[in-house]
Amino acid sequence: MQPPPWYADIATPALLRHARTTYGKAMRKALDDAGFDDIPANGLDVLGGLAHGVRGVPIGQLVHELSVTKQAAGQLVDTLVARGYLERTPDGKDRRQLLVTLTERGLAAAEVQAAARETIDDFLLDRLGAQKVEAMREGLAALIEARTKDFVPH
Amino acid sequence: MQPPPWYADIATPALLRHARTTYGKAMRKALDDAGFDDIPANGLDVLGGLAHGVRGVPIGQLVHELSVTKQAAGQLVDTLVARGYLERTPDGKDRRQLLVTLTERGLAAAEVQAAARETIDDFLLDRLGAQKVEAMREGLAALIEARTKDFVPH
DNA sequence: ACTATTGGTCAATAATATTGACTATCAATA
DNA sequence: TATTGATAGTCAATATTATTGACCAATAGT
Repeated sequence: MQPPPWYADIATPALLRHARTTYGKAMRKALDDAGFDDIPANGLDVLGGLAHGVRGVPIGQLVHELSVTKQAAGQLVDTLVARGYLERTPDGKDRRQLLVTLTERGLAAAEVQAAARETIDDFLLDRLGAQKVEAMREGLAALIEARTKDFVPH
Repeated sequence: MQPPPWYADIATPALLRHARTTYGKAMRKALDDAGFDDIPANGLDVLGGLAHGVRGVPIGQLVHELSVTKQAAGQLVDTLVARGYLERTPDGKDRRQLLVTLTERGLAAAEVQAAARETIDDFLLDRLGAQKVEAMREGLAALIEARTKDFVPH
């Protein structure tokens, strides 16, 4: 009979928080070391979402990704624009909509951040194997899908 | 050949954030519905950590759990005390240390919160099975352990 | 054309976190 | 035991981040 693992009686939300902190700290340190030391807290999630070949996202999408009001998202974008990471460019299709895109500097930061993320990803892969990593991601995805259920408000 | 799942190119930190939000929204709604509608954001993590028979934790532990300064943790505790959820009680062993414990009201809230958490846990278990849930939690634990590595600052 | 909806801003305020300076207790040792 | 250093926490001031409320422009659906 196995002894219970150390995390046996830590609730899943707490595990999620700490796991996310691991990525957060690693990415933050990499960015700081590379001179990108003026990125606000939620900025990492914005850059992360823009990282790979995404050409631009509307503010409204950030609102969903960050689960904040659109004013807060707008303010965050303001800061990131002021610090040279992002640009607002109008979308041709719908002239209400402003797309947020990476500047040169923003792209450089996003790449540093992505590299740090991959360091952790690789550690995990090495530690657990592809099978379990995939199971973890599947579990996380299932939790996200739970939000469409009626016991979780949108 | 399987089509890639919808979350295939969402980075793990983003998955973690959204998964945590699922728990957060569900617990928040349950608390609101039960009349506990004045709990600050990080308060859920405090109550969650105190939930099951834990008799009291020092502020310093909250600092680690929340990854904030001790001042921020102290301020959060102030608010929770003012609103009747927590008490500060001196620890006999070490008179510098103040233990944070649940009041009656705090315990009631913690129970509502735990029930909401379990609803999500059950959903996940039903959806994925015990095996995969355990794999997910193991993955999260491995990520947390990664913080002892030198590529993640403490 | 009219109305409702969507995407976003501006301004003011509230909530939350940080930096800096400080007190009290404890632990180790000379 | 006096002294030094580390630990646990507070107080005060400020900075940062998020929310509420009021608004405008463009689009979508009659």
